[in-house]
This record gives sequence, C-alpha cells and structure tokens, in this order.
Amino acid sequence: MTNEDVAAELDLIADLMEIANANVFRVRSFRRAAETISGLGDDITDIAAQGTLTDIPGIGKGIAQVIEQYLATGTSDDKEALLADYPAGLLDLLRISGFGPKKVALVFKELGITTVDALEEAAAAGRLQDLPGMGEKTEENLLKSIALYREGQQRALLAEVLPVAEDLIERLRAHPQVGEAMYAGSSRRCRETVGDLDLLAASEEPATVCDWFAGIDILEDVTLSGDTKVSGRLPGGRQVDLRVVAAESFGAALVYFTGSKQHNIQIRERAQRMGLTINEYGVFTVTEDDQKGEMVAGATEEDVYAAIELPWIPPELREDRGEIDAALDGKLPTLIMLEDIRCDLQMHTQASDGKATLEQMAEACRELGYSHIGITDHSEALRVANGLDADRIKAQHEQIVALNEELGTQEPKLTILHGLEADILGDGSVDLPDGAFELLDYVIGAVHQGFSEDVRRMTDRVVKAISSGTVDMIAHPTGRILLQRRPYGLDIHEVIAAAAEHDVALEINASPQRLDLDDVDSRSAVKAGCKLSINTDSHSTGMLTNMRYGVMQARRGWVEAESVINAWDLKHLRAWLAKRR
DNA sequence: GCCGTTTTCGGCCCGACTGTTTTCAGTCG
Repeated sequence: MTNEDVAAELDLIADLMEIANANVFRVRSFRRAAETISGLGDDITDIAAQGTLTDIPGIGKGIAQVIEQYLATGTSDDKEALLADYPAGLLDLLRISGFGPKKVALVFKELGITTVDALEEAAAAGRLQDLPGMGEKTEENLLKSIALYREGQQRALLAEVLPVAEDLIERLRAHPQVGEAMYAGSSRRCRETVGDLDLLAASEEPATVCDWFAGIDILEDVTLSGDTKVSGRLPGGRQVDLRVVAAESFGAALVYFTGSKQHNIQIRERAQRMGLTINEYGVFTVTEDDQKGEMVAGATEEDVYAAIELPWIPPELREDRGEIDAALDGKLPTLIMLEDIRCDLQMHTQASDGKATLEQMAEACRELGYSHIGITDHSEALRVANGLDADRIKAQHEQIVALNEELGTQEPKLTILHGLEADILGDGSVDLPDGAFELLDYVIGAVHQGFSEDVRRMTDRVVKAISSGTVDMIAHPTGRILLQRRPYGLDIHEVIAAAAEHDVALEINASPQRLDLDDVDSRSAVKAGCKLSINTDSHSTGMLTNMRYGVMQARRGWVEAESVINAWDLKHLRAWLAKRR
C-alpha cells in the first residue's frame, strides 16, 4: 500500500461522510489527514509498523485506527458502516460539477438514484423538479454537467496550462482598467498537473473587467458571470476562473487564490489566534463584538504574511507540509532558481534517438547560457532507440573531443562532457559496452524495460546498479509518465538510501510528462543526503527549455541549489565525478 | 476527529454566485 492509496481511502471515507451529513469538522479531519499523508516523505506502512501514526500532525487515535485497519485488511469498519447505508455508486455522482453531497443524498433518499445513468434519466424526464430546492434550471445545468463528466476531463500537465495562463495574464495586464494581474491556484504553486485555471486581476472597475473578460475570444461557454467573478471554459473544456479585486486587496486575494486550501486554513487559524481575520480582501482586526474591524494589510503578499508575523512563503511550498513552522523558525529553504542552473546533463543526439546533431544541441545550450553540458545517448541494449555499441561510443568520443577544441576558442565558452544513458538490465547489471567506461566522463543508469516486475526484484535491480560503482546517476527513478503510466513498483525509499550511501545522484527528469522524481521524493532524497540532478532528457533543441519545469518540481521539494549538481561549476562537478571513480 | 500561548472541552476559515427561494441552502474555490 502506498501513501497515495491510504490518502485516497481517507478521502473516500470523507466523501461518504459528507453524503451521510456527518459533522463538517470530522470530514475536514479526514481530508487534512489525507493531504498530509500524500505529502509525507516517509512510507506510511513503516510508520504504522512502528506504531507512531499519531505523531503525525492531524492524525489522532481515530484516524490512526482507520489507517491500521486499512493497511491490514484493505478496508475499515468506518467505511463499511457508511457503505451499508450509502452505495459506492454515489461517489460517482459526487464527481459531477454542481452536484454536491446534499443533492446526492437527496436524490438517493427520495428517488433511489445511485448511478449517473439513472440521474441523467431522471433529470431528462423532469422528475427532479419535484424535490425541494430543485427546479427546471437545476435539471438543465445538471444535464450539461453530466455531459462534461462523461468527457472525463482530467487534469492537464502544467506545461500545457502555464503558457495559456501566461498569455491570459498578458492580455489582462494590457486592459486599461487592470492594474496588476497574476495566475494563481495550482499553476502558481507549480503542481505537476492542473485542474482549473485561476486568474486574478486588480481593478477599480471590476464589473467592467468581468464584462470584458466574459466576452474574450478564447472563452467558450461562460458558466458564471458576476461583478467580481467570471467562470468559463477554454476550447477543450478546461475551466477558467477570473476574480477581480481592488488594488489594496490584491496581495490578500493572491494568497487566497494561490492556496493551497490547507495552507490557507493554517494561516487563517493563526490569524484568528492573533485576534485577526483574513479573507481575500485583506487582514482585518476583530472588534469586541466579533465584527470585522480595521484593515491592517492586503496590497501585497508580503504585507499579508507580515501581518501574521511570518516571512513571505514561496507559492511552491504552500502545501501545509511544514512550511509555516519552518517560516516561524526562520528555516525556510533558499529554493533553487532557474538562474542557478549551469548545465544540462541528460540529452540525446541523432547518434541514438535524438532529432538534432551534436553541434546543434551544443549551440542551443550555449544560447541558453550554460557553461557545460553532457551528451548522453542510449546504450547498446536499447535497440529501439538505436543505442550505441563500443565502436560508436568511441567514434562519438572523438567527435566530442574535436568539438570541445573548437568550442574552446569561442566565447562564451561551452564544455561538452561525454556521458551515456546506460540500460539497467533485468539482472541489475549495467549495459556498458567494452572499453566505454574508460572513455566516458560519467554514466547514467536507467530502467527502460521489464517494468512489470514485482517490487522486490525491481528495487534490487536498481540498488544493484547503484552499488556497482559504474553509474553516477539514476535517470527518471520511478519511471512514471504523468496521467498515463504509474511508477513502476519500486521501493523508492530503499533506492534513496542506497543512492545516499554510494553517493549516486538521483535525477529530477524535467520532461513535463515525467517530472520524476516528484516533489515529495525529491525532498526525501535531499533529507537523506542525496545529490540531485535536474535534466531535460532532451531529444531535440526545443525541449531544452523544459528545464524550468524540473526546477519548479525541485522547488516544490524544498530543494536548495547546493544539492543539485547542475548548479555546480564545472570544476566542482569534475572533482565529484573524479572522486567517484 | 483533532487539538491546546485562554482550552483535555469547545471550538474548528471565509466569501461569491446560483437557483430556489421570500431569507437562504448548496456548491465551489
């Protein structure tokens, strides 16, 4: 059972509790516990085995028992009791936008509806109008929402949404009535996937701006339109929400709409303990009769955090994963920035499966301002990618030596290191053609086949490669493809421990589909003493700029520049590589 | 269900919009 499995189980129980009209604070406890566990660096099964579940903030006796039961039996008394009254099909109804727990419970109790099909049929037949609080319009909207639900709109990759967000922000800023504008939500927190797109603008004429925005070309199907708020859909169905506030409230609104929800709850509870209240318009004092008093902050995020005696917290950290305590202790990390990156250490050329030549990749990297790069075509075993055998590695080496000589005479200087992305074979041995190791500056180990092995064998394979002394780095350690392929079964904590012991770097693969390691594992790796390497794994020159996404993921993992070998200068990197040989 | 700078009991974040309502519940973020 993974941490995500446990988190999903707690969320499922929370969903059922909401339908059952349970105490909202009980529900919130389950939701918070779920969030905490999915952000936990340690394996929940280990913690449960040690009997220290209740040491985790937000987990007390009750939830600990549910987790223990779930780990032991795959279910829990709490869930089974709820399922006895509320069939699991109701959870699907909850996924329909605009249809919440109260309405789900209502149609179930009154009409016995337990499936989306049955709900659609009832709405089409006009049978929902008879229920209290439901009318013709409700049915109409519900049918639209069910159609959207059927399209199965899932989250999108950050890299797909961010360019759209940036474009819309530019257009907002260009509007004469708009002062500042920024995207918020999970896009601003740089989460690897994004659901809705949240935008925020400052204006003294919010209604004018909302009117204008509701009419812009890119927005199809405006679903909600008020004086300060517009919701609509992009072509393809992704929802966009715009909120407009006065300039004096922009910072408070930005904090609020950036989230995360749990982070907001934490800072509001803190404000409350300090006799203040925070909403999207500002930080206010509370009067003796419990009314909102004077505004004390709101224009900038810095002001808002300062009002509750905290330093500004970078959006990437706002996940309620200990950032507030760290801020209080003055221990917020100095997060790595894109500007810290001096090199890209995984990329491919036409020699294996890349699109560009060695010279083209080098030139593109020079334009990005890198001082050095590593060329890492595939090894022989990966035949589908035209992997290099011993002779071709030797030929490439000569090519790189020659190009380095040429580049050495030009400004700005660029040095090319010769690497190899070597397959980790089924038995854990590394596919290094004869004589290759001596020629190469470094070797990256990667799993490209045999994904379906069991956890034990897969972990042993990778750990064996790490301990072999021949690999300097492990590429895309879990093998996941976002929204497509789950990580292969692998005990990442064992891999991290082995990497720390043998001083092998773990990659944060910056390809937007991979972002592997993820944020949580990156944080665990650094905590364990591992070095990380952020690489684009580019197969063409255009992919080199994906570095930003790798850096974003690293920042979400609390990673500082010193842990990332790409932020070192060439001398430092060479010294580390030499020490390893 | 969880938690403690006032608490081991009594609190627990806050507001906009919609649709169905004559003052508000439900949903969403």
